[in-house]
Amino acid sequence: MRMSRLFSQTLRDVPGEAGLPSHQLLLKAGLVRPLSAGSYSYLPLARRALTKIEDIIREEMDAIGGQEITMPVVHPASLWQETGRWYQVGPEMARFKDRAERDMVLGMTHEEVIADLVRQEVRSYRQLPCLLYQIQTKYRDEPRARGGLIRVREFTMKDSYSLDADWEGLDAQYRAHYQAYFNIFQRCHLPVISVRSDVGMMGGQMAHEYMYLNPIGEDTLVLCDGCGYAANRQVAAARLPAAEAAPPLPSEPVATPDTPTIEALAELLQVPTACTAKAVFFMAMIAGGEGETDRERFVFAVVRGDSELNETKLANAIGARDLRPAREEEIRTVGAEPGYASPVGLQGDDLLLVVDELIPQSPNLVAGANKPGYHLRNTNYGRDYTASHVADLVLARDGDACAQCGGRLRTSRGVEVGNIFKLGTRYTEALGAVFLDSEGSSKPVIMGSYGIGSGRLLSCVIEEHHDEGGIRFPISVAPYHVSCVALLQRAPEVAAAAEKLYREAWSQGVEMLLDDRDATPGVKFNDADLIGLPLRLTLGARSLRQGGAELKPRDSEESRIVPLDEVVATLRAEVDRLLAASRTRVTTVPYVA
RNA sequence: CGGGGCGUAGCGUAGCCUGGUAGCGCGUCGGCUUUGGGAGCCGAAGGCCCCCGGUUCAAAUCCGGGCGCCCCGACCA
Repeated sequence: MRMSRLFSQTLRDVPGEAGLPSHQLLLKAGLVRPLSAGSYSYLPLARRALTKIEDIIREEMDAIGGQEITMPVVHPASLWQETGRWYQVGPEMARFKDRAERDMVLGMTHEEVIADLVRQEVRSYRQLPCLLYQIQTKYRDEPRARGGLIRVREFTMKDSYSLDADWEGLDAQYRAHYQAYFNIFQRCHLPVISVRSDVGMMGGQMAHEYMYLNPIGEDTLVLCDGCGYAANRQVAAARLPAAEAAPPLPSEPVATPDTPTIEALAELLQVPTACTAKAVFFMAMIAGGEGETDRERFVFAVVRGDSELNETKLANAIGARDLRPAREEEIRTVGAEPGYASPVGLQGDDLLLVVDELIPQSPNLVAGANKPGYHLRNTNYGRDYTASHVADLVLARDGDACAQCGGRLRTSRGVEVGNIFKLGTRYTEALGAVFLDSEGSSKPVIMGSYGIGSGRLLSCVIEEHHDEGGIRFPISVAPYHVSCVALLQRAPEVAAAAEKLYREAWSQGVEMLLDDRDATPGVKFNDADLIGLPLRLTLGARSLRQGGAELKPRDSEESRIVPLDEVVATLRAEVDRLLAASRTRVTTVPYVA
């Protein structure tokens, strides 16, 4: 491509809306342009980079047996009604009616369509295992788009779906993805870690997320340097100090004026916060079964005073699809007193009492008395009250002890660039996607689903690889291999030489972006740095006098003069060297369940 | 959906408080000069000052409503 013809224009000033470096550079270097909040047009440079990324993804998917397909973006609502997600998923799914007034959805993921394909195509265990994937547009009506391409409404995703006859097969395909994803990110020069994650609306048994560690990330991760434990904070486990065993003492009320917080209470009574019970209240939407309507229930959750509640864990423990903080009047209707609430003596049919697993092991806790200004000493789980659910509800915090090894946990922020889910039979059972096994009995196909957002991956690569001057594209992702800065002025022979090199380069597979514009050297050098191709070739009167063209890598200050008749061979060798080095980045990563 | 900020030429912005001629820089177009790190001079084009309504002799400016964008939070396969 000749820059005089390139549709993208670089900007001198960055639009004020851009905050993150990657967002600024995507705009400034002319890779993307916004259409509205969270939707972008990808201009030629971005399109080429995305194609490189997608081709890497294709290679790795094909290498584990994937077959590429394309499924529709618009789905009939009936399919989503069959699996129930029509009712479970909130407004992030875009819905509309077609001309016949039929409900339709814009696909935000494709489990339903895959399961529908499976029920049409798969008859026998002989057709399994199978792996299908597509690279295609997804639409999610995000409540808040942000960060340029980090979080958008419309995006391109590689989504793959594994189909198996048995759980061992699912495990094998899951593990294959686990490594293939590392290969993909490594080949894109993006450092990532895998963490255990919540299954969220996907359902299923197990999930990992691939995280690019960076403060711009929207997820908080909990990491242990001691044993390598890594989890999204939504599911992370921590080991809190066990309570000392003690015989249960008789419970007694105690006057505790002005102590609506655990800290004030512990201070007044001179007890550690670990000897208190903390109550938190929610209204939970519990999804109804088929034909049933959803039911809103009051949730009274209890954690030890020295811990914080993890809402994701709570929602999972009770099977809630939505949690919101309860209002004061709702708290009072179950007989509880905000600030002095007690799990002892609650009433109400729709009440769910949920306690953290440390509560039954912690004797003689101070809890509220459901009376303003009073608490109860020596409440004991089992004697004074029992819960409908006992589960780990604790939010892991920086500095807590690792549940696996006791080491010190630390937290870090990360951007989720990929995820893998063991789905099981949730969708195939709902849609009747069954096969006949070797004994002739009918069984639902076992599924996994696996996603990578290519646009988010591109912006993370730029976030990771840039400097004050602009982007520093890794060779594997770069839209072109080399920028040729042709300083045409005062040297007619430069134009001719540049044109000849340009043709030869492309004939040898060297992707050259030729800056043939009528612009000053400063403009051309700055744009070359901004766009950030891995190699820069400068051709001007000065370099010709020195015997050829100047070759300089984007990430180095070292340059050298290459004779004109060796330039293309040198570029070809240099590109091959960089590509080879890029491939050696791929290493096997131990699977951590 | 809560909190905050911002909408003025393609981009960056001044003017708004205290109502009265829309201004600057960059970019764009033409001309001459210049040419290895965002050149100089001369000339030109380009504005529903986000929209609707109100106050006023007069609104970019004040008031009300709406929309859009950004940031923080809630949310997020």
